[in-house]
Amino acid sequence: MDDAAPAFRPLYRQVRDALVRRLIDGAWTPGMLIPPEHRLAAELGVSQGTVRKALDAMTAENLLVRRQGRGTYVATAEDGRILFQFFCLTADDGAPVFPESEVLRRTTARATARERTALALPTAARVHRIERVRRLAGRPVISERIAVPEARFPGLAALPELPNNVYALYAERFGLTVGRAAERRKAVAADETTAARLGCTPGTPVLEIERTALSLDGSPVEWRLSHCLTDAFHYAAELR
Amino acid sequence: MDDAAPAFRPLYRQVRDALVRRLIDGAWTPGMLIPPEHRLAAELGVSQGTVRKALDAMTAENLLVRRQGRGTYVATAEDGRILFQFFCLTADDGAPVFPESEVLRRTTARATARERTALALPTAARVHRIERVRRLAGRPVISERIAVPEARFPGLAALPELPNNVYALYAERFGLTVGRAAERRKAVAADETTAARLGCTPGTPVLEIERTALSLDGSPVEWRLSHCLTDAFHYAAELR
DNA sequence: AAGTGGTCTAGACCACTAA
DNA sequence: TAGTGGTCTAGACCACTTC
Repeated sequence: MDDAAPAFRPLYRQVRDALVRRLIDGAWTPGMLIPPEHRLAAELGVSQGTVRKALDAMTAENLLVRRQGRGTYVATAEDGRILFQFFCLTADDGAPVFPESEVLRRTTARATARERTALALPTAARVHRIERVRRLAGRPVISERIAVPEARFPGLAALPELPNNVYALYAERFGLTVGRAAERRKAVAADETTAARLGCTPGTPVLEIERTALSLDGSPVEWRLSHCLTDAFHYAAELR
Repeated sequence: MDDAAPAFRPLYRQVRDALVRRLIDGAWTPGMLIPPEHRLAAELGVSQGTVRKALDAMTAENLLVRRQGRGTYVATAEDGRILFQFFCLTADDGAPVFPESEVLRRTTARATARERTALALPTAARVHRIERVRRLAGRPVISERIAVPEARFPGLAALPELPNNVYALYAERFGLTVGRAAERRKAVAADETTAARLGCTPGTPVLEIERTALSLDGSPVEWRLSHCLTDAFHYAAELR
């Protein structure tokens, strides 16, 4: 039984989908100023109020940034969007911390079964892998492995350097915006490799975060597994 | 410097605040059908569109539930509101799980320094404490200690039984609605007590969740510390 | 002064529920 | 059939930014 049939999509939703399509297709790029409401309304043949409702929805999804008197901009990976939407580790005393990254290994190989499942890849598909350590206040706190489909990131292996914020890289080099992500968190004992990278003893409890990041069209584009030391840091979140 | 000055509050925001006030004061109670938009608009002397915007905001905050053709209801702690807004532990295979609770101890005593800080209580204030184990699929998975100010929950100690969902109890018996909560999560080693309650060995990595729940007026009303076994379960969340 | 988004209004019509 | 929320429109005015 297929319950995916929308049956009826309100106009503002159709407008929203059409505008998201412009982001997916790359017609609108991060940081860009988009046309004013009244222009979009005329273009699409709907009222300004309907366009507004669509833009408000996209703003709520962190896809746009609106500034009174200036205009509406496509969100970039720096608009507070990524760095605190997708990075939630905080010092216990509340001091603001900036993560730095050190890439340890980069490889390209056939995807494992787990990677294929997470990324919805066919058998024999290949992935790029990045292993890195992230430091907070100079101290290694996160060890993570990132896997992305080779097919969606052609030439990633050839890049000489990787930036701290890979989601900004995905957007700028590959025109790919991460819209949302699903996380699974557990407490596990640090294995040998993790312990060595984090400078703790094997068996130390670490927070394991498995994240699948989804593109704007809903397809998985990145799978990462992180292990975090939480003796002096914690994962902060607000439930509402 | 006090930056709390609102300077200008739009009308729909004032309407929203006035209606939230009805929830705080208990004029509107969980499950109740509230007056239709046009009536509220006439009552408050604003347009129906402005009332709608206020009601939509409250719906987004999970305070109201709107049903086309029927009306707008005050959310209850069962409206999917609590059980999956505030309970995020899931089986790894994705099977739906229902938590059951077994209360182990209930005490009333002077608040510790940590409890006073979390609950913004004066020196010498007293708290009720509840210690319980929660089971998923029959297996003990969460050990937690809950602390609430005695002053806001008079007679809590005298209640013969405590329900599985304490937020529903807070609402029904004490007219207190939890609007949001802040969480801090860590990975720690299970201590003796936790290990005994969860049926694991001391030192096992467990997910520690420290939660402060806030009332609708923003004041802290509950502080809890939970320790979760995550060998067959995980804490699930969506980032967007 | 001109242009943008933000707020507020008034009213029409649609979709759903209940009696 | 009557009453509810849901959608859509058109237009007025306000607040902010830029020139």
